Amino acid sequence: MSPRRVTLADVAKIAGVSRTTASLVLSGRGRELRISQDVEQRVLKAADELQYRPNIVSVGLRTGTTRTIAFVSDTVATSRLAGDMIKGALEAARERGVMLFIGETEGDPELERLLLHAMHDRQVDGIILASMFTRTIRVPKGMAAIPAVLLNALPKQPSILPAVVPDEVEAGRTAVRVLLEAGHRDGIYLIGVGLGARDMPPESVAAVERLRGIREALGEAGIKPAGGRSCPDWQPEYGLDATRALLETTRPRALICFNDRLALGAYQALDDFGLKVPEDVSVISFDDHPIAAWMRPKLTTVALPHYELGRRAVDVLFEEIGRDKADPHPEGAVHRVPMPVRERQSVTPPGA
Amino acid sequence: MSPRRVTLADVAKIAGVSRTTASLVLSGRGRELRISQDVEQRVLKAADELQYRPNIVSVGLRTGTTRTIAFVSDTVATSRLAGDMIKGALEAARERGVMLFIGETEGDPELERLLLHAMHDRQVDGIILASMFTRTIRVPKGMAAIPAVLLNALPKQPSILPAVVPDEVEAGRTAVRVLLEAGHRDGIYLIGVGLGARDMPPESVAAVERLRGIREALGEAGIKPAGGRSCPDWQPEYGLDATRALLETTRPRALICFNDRLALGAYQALDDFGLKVPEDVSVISFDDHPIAAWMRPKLTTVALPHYELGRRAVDVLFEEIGRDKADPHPEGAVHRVPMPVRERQSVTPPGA
DNA sequence: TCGCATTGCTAATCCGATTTAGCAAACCTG
DNA sequence: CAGGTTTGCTAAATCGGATTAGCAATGCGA
Repeated sequence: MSPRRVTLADVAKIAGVSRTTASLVLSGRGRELRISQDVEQRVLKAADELQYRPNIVSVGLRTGTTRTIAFVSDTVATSRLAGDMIKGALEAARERGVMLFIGETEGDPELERLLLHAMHDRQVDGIILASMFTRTIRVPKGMAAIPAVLLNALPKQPSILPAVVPDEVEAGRTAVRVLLEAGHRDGIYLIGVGLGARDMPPESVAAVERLRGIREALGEAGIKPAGGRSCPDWQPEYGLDATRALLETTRPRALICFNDRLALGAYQALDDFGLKVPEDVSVISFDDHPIAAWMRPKLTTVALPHYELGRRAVDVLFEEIGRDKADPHPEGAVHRVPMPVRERQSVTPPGA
Repeated sequence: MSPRRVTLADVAKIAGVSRTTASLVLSGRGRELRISQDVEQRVLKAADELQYRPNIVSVGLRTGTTRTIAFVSDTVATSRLAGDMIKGALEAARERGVMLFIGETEGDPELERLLLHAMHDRQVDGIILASMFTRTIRVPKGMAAIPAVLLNALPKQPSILPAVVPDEVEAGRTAVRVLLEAGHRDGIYLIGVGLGARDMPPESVAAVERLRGIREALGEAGIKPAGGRSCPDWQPEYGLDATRALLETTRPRALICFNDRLALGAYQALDDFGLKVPEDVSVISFDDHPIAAWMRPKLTTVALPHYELGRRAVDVLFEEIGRDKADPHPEGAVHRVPMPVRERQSVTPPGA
């Protein structure tokens, strides 16, 4: 027997004015439309006493704006890593008084279609299309009908949609900089990608861009990577295999692992060969996966800024929403979010 | 310049009928209201051609039902563990064609109030109030206005709200059963809670109930735990300390760690003392935290069924929604979800 | 052939707000 | 003091559906 919600009509009746007047006052347009102080006060008082809150569904129907955005991802909501992305989006949304719908497509285009329809049907003000790991995606058609942003993804074909992605190239440079600053110049090996252009997952933006950053930064210091080992998948066991294979032929001074799981395998291989991190071999990695802080010694790694990515996506989305439709806007801009390094214990000067 | 959405009026016009008729046909009530086959076909055809989809905002305003539920948690969305809870809820919701709002209160009652208001304002059909770890919570007032379910939480005061929680008592029994089946009877120690009633976080449902299950199951086998060490917090370092302290005085045959992080510390302490898992000491734990599968040897643990919890919460919520208001319903039922054991490599027969 | 029931459909209202158009009273102005 | 402005507020339309009440045409029995 829930008491009926208080409506604008109730407020108007108590205040002894019309619904129009009440609406005007409560939307702050009372002044500009010359509502008297007296009436204004009465309406405000009534609204306060009745604890009036506008029904957003109704407002949505009338104005078309629901103060609601959609966060549609392949599977982001469930992975711890990327859960932070949601958190960032959530907080940025809350600051704007906006609610967040979430949906997971599980990579299924049909599901994605249904989900986007469902969001449309609910008149969301905007859509964030997120990917669990950075990659290029085919933008579903019909995305142009509503403001939208790609998160952790780049459009496969040119698109007007803006994108928010981690700055992987700069991350590669950062990893190198950390090693350089520690004094490393020789015996720097890569685990995860080979030095040839082959053997690199082309869909993986991370692989390509991290490598580019690494090459550039090393090049600027007049250095080349001493070698690299590709891995079929960036999982610990492959990191283990690749590092073992490497250690059978040489003694590296530093390892740049392309992600933390590879680093976990690398640690193990180094241990098998009786090599200590970081005294014998420094290790730097990417992602800042939770295990990085569990590892011993704690892993120095260039972090994927998930939280910040989520926030930025919302910021950019609201720029889109606020943009004048007529505004001639360039093709979807790519916003790159810096990847901060988490300096821990796995890098030390060579021979320290 | 997005083309205006197709409305029911458009369909009606194309089909050459009134909006009423179109509505009747499309809501499946055409038959019962004697709409002719001919007209029915015309409406269906028009709707199909125009790709008509009803505007849920409008339906929401008229009927009061938005096919939308809220998932409000303290911080569940961001922790990997509990992210699975969302996933479960998400999938169960999708199967019903329902969308999920998410919100995080960060444990702030004021934020929680605002969030619940915002959900009300959007006319959600129901609310799931979730906690990141199992505990008792004070049910915010105003929760009775809308169907709601407590997830991973029990009401501090008696409440009409149903609750969905993991079956921790049974989990305790399960842990014991695994050890018993492996042949353990002696030297079973507890890491995380002492044997006395003191030193146990009383808010932690897990601690109390797991211990109860353990005691019961051991008791039924005529056994008592050989000892136990409480920890100020269930973190690896305390698990390490507690286990070290234990090992200084005795040699356990099996450890029941109250969660996986404690087990991580215990592993380390055992290693420090030159004891091997599981040959020298079997270890069983709770939670199935991601690290459990990373540990070596892989940790046998009784899993928190996050995914299933999320699903159940939605199921129970829809029972609430479907329940006739007049239906005299008992006080909020507590639904206990079984905690399955993940048998891995850390338990073996004693002396194996 | 009149009266009543049935068939098949539609007009009008409602949900709860916003917004447009407009009205009555007070106020100027020449 | 007629005619135009300004002031201060409200009636009515609108958003897109669901729902209630009702109407015209046909069928049927007497």
